[in-house]
Amino acid sequence: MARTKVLVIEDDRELAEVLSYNLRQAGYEVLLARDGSEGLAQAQNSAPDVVLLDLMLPLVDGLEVCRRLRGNPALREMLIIILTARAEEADQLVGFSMGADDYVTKPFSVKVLLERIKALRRRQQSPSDDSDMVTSQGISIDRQRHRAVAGDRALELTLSEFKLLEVLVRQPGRAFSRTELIDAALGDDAMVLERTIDVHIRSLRQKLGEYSEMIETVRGVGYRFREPNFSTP
Amino acid sequence: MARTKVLVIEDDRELAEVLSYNLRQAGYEVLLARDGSEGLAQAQNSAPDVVLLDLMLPLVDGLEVCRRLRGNPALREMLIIILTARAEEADQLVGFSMGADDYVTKPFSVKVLLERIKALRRRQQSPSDDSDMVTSQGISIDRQRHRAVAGDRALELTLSEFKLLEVLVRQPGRAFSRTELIDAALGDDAMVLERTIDVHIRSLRQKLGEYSEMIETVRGVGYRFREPNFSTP
DNA sequence: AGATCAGGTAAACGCCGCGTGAACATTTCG
DNA sequence: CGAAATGTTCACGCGGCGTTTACCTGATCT
Repeated sequence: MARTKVLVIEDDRELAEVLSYNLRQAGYEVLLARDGSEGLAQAQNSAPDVVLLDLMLPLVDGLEVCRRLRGNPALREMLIIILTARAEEADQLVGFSMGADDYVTKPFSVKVLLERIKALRRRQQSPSDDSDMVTSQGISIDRQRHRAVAGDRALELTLSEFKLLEVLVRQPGRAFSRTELIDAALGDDAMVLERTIDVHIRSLRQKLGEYSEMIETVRGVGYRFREPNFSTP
Repeated sequence: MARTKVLVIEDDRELAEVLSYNLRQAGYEVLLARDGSEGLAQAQNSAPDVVLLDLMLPLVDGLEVCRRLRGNPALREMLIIILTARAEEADQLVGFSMGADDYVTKPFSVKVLLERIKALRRRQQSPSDDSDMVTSQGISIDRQRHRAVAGDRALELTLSEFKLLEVLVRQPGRAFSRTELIDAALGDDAMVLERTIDVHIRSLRQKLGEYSEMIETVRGVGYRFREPNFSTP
């Protein structure tokens, strides 16, 4: 997956610096905006994954920013975390009703903030994430570059193998019937015997090497990509 | 979707009452547990969507509860919100690292808590989340992943065993004749002796281990999955 | 208590699903 | 056009799964 992009909308220069530094340290890509309208523009331009939003902003109020962001369908998936000095309960309620995902009152610990981001992000990762990169269990697939990697080794896959692996990795744990795999990977109109899938799976497993066990056989059903936290002795 | 189920694990009787009342008012279905082990048991039995978890609990510590809940593959979608009197930063960090989704310090406003739940739930709803999972009495079945779990242990079932268990768990308390089970689980056209079901039931019970009693024999009729709140001494 | 019947248990066996290697067909590319 | 790579089909063998069979255990009724 590409690096997580965080947009910080904060007019307090010093706080912005602190946040920016710590976020970068934590491996995030950071964008800064000093007021509401700049923040809205940046958000639309660069589609960040997370927005840290101060409520007291010049030009455009923070809540208004929040509302406008949520109103943009293209930014639906974005996380919005409100930062504010006001601990009033009423403010929090308004914030949430505007579609904020979290509400943190100043002063706050940067570490805790980072953990909150992480917790929210973990939730956010949905199977139908149709971004161009998919990673699971040490295997990643880059649709744009048409590249697949197992561990630190690049895989040389044929087109069918690539598509097949992609379908499986996109939804780890989900079991696919051979017919589903044919439709999804080779095209709905591919008139092909089901056993064809077996053969592709076979060559895939060969090329996966030590990662071959990541593709599990579900007897009587089809195949499945191994999902985390499942012990299969 | 069915109503959202919230499990409150809290030993303070009064607070539990307040939460319960407000949650019900807000349209949630509420379950209560007064200590950690009861909480774990309830969670496994009824697979709630959200868990409100006090940290200071008798018998089993809240953090331990959190860790165990996250370790259960059948409960991965569940939201965990920690409630605590301790506002220490270190606690929060530990909480998040245990997989909690949010961390709320007492005293807190119930309204704000409700909004937090709503915000998290909104995030949680993934578009392609039609994984029809069924859970009852600590046994859950995931048709999409083709996986079954008893308590916190994954079951390795054959296809017939899986289908059979699914039929039973889908309607706890309902008694099925052997013929019905053959039709429903093995296909209407399966020409098979009724005793075949007995054999599958047997291996199922073996694999279920301590949960074997969940499949009840109805003499002269067939089999039945145990129904909640029916004490059979 | 004994007869009778329903369900539990263990083992035997045949078939089917899957893996595998190779042959055949198709596309790509020099 | 020929060669190499890719995709598909076929044939075979193994192992596991489902079914049957036979026998045992325990419940129910008179």
